[in-house]
Amino acid sequence: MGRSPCCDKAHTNKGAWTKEEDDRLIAYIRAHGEGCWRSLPKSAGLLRCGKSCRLRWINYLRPDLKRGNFTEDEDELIIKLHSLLGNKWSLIAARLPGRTDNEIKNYWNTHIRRKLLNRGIDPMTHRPINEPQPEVKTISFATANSSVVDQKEEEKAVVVVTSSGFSSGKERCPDLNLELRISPPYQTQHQHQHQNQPYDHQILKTGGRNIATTTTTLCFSCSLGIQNSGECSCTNGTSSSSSSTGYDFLGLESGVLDYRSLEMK
DNA sequence: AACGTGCCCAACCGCAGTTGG
DNA sequence: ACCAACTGCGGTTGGGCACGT
Repeated sequence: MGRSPCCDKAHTNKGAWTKEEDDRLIAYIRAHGEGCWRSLPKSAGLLRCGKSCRLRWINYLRPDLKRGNFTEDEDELIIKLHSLLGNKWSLIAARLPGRTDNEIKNYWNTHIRRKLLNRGIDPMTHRPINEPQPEVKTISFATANSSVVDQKEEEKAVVVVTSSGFSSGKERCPDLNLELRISPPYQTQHQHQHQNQPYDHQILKTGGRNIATTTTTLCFSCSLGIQNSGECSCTNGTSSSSSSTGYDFLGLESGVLDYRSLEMK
């Protein structure tokens, strides 16, 4: 039994949006706010699927969207964020005000990938293309009599551990990434000292529901759950500022970026 | 001018995660 | 605990456009 379709496809428009549809959607969201995407098309008098409305609003109609070309700074920020986050476009977009995940994804695939390749850097691993592949240790749970095991099932039972870098996507068990953890702010055993970035009680919105959270100040690396990475600029509260390393990671020290924007939309 | 090719990007699709009944 | 509904995400597609021949 499959999931029921999100909408009645026989009675919904597809393809490019018209000006009138845009106007209806904008007017409805201005009046009622975002959310309830499934019922929105009917309420707004649109012959569109709710997902389509949401996408149109988020990627194109939202008033806070930044239009125009990406700057060199944005390019470099995207590259750095991608090296940390991989293809987590929504997380990357959260660090680029006014940019959408779709926009960044497209930009990555059309511009930055090529740019990195021209630099001789593998856009997936962020390593030099001619550098030897990191050692891969494979732990197989396949039985000795694996000849009877379906190949696909066997592949599911393989854990790939890389010493560093991202999974290439072609590795076996690509959905298991032991290198990177995206986790809620972690601070109980780890003091964070960015006093110039006060962080307070926040409301997170997920799935249209509000969740109250209490958070504290932390650096970007730690916010990503990679406290022990070399990028962490707040370890033990004794580390000197990132400027001491000559590396203002992602502009945090300069206060250009605000951790708050990383919160879930 | 006509055609072919490649690029860009808006939109779609399918799946995963979350929530509430 | 289970399941359906809903939302959000990432990968992919395809129409339109620019450019070269």
